[in-house]
Amino acid sequence: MATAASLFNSLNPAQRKAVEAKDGPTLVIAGPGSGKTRVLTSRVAYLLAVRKVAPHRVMAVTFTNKAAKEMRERLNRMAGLAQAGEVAMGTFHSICARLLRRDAPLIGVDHNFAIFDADDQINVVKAALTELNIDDKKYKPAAIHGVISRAKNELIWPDQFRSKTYFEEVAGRVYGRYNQILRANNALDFDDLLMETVRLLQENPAVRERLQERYLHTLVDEFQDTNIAQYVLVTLIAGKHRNLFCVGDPDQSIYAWRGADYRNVMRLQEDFADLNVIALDQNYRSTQTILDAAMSVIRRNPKRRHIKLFTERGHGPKIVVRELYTEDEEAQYVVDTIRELVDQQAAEPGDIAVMYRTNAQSRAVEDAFVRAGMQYRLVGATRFYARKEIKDALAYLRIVNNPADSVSLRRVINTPPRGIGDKTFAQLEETARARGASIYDALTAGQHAGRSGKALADFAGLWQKWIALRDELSVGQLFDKIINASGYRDYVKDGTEEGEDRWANVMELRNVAIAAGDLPLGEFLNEVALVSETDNYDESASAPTLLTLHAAKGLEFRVVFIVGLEDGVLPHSRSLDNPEQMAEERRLMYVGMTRAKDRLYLLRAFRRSSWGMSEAGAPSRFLDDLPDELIDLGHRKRGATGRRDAQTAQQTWTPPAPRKPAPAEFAPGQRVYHQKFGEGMVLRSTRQRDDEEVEVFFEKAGKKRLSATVSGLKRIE
DNA sequence: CTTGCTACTCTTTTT
DNA sequence: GAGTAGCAAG
Repeated sequence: MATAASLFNSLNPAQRKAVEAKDGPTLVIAGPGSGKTRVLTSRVAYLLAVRKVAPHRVMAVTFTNKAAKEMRERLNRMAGLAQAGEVAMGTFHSICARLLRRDAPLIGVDHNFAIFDADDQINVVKAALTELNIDDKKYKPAAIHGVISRAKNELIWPDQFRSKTYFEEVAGRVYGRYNQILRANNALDFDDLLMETVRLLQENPAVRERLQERYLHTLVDEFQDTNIAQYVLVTLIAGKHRNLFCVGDPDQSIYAWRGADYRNVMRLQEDFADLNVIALDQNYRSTQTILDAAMSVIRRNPKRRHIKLFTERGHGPKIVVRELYTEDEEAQYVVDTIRELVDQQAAEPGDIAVMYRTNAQSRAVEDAFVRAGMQYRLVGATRFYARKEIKDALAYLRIVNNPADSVSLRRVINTPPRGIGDKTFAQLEETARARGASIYDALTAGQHAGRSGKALADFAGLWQKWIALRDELSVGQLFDKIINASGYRDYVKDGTEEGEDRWANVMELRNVAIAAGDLPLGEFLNEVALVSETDNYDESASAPTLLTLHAAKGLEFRVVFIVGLEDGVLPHSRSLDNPEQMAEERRLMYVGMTRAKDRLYLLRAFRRSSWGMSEAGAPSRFLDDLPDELIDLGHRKRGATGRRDAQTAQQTWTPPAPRKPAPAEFAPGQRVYHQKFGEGMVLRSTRQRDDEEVEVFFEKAGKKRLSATVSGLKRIE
């Protein structure tokens, strides 16, 4: 068992300085692999063990539940810190949910409020659009929701919302209605958890003061990823004692798209003039080669403080940069290389990760693993709690916990089919509205006529019975009851193989429900709503991990493959014309590279198929930033790797079996028509195996590189 | 009301 | 290429 003392002894001087910082606001700027999490944990241990701060007076906010859990486990393992369990630890969202539960009526919801996830939120936007007679073709629910979410992250209420564009003006109207629908459902969305907590504290001095008094120390991990709402929240909580201890790295800020504002780091310096800033630049993870390469990429971002990361780990192998022909060959290269590394005992399968920009890229990699008969672990992608059967099962529990939740009701009232269709449901809603009653009251109190009458009455009976049992049964018992009585079990187990898979998922959820023990239903649902996918990541399993670059944050692996190093993939195409977003892509690349301890592979495919079409992409601009001496290009010469442009790369590519070349169909200057991009002019064309690679400038879509056969490009004579 | 078919959009990244 | 929304027939 570790002791607090031995923990402190293993720290370097800079880390120690941070851990033992005197009271007051402190910001630790910590580069990748510098023991950031360790510093945060040690700080908590230090406060409890040395400074004798009572554990319940410490709040530690982490980015994922997993990080919180890890910290708690570490503290619990330490001698003399048995009461570490009392430290308030969790994500912003989970901490807010806890605070709100207590004072829910003050913000206009019941104690058993529901938390609406991304799916539910989109459904609410759709409902609002329908009510306001707005065309959801023209105003995409997801885009509207994006505007609303951004506003909420910046603490802008519907009546304060100011629009700059017509689109925003529409979104602003939807925002108001959206919030009304949420409250009618006795529900909050993710963003509300933060925003309403801030409002609760700002408008209720008694609540605020109680909280401010209680938390003597507030610690925040991954500070660069906080948004405005979160920033205001922590400064409120730490407002009295001012012992705010933040740890972060602006270079690893990769969540601007969901409202994170790394300028919070600057804001902190303005708001706390006595801020104590400590920098940690020694790296304990990667080889110097990897660090130098990562720095060469991040260095090109403007407006950043220049730090030099160093390690005592030595240089290690060069970074392997390879170009493969397609994404399938790229994936095959990954699998082959992993096999070699494992054979040579250079790494265990569990030490290896494959990272990509978008979840869609995982498929090619997965296929290669399956073909090779190799085990792998996939993080994210088909998120467990996003599965239909899981959402259905949870929706049953949700309507029992919160009868006002009509979004969940709509999900399950006709699943399995009971003869209650859209029309009947709409009538039910209308009845409720006409009587000014809740949909639950309308369903259970009313006499139902017509064909669907019996079906409605039957469902009402079931629902009432479940609610009556809510406080008597444990979540697990209730779960079993509902799944059987509702007919959902037989609906899922439809005799097919997929049906069995779905049932297995439902049973997995059942295990979670049973593990909840006597936890009240409402709290169980909150917890489930706030778990993230990486929280369930099992580090002990021995197989390579497949994950997005975003999901990789905070993790480390001996060997890292980053695939899809092409302009348009990494950096992503939606970032190419925006310098701010491009800077974020660069940070994402930096995060990915610095996950590697020993070996780093940067791969790209010459052509890649995305939504049916195979297109050649230019090499990622990030590859150009790597110094020659740090990279291993294999047997090919530099310049022939496709780092410069696709054409030189194409010349060095030797097809496995040369086939007779098809005659060139397109010459520069040729007018062409494409089904999606419209009319354009050929800029250049190169033959490619038995296909033709054509670069075309389209009037509407700009410059594109296409395959003549796959794209169905037509000549206009 | 349900089922099954066709047509169409879509890809960042997630608490 | 895949998932879904929308429509037509039973």
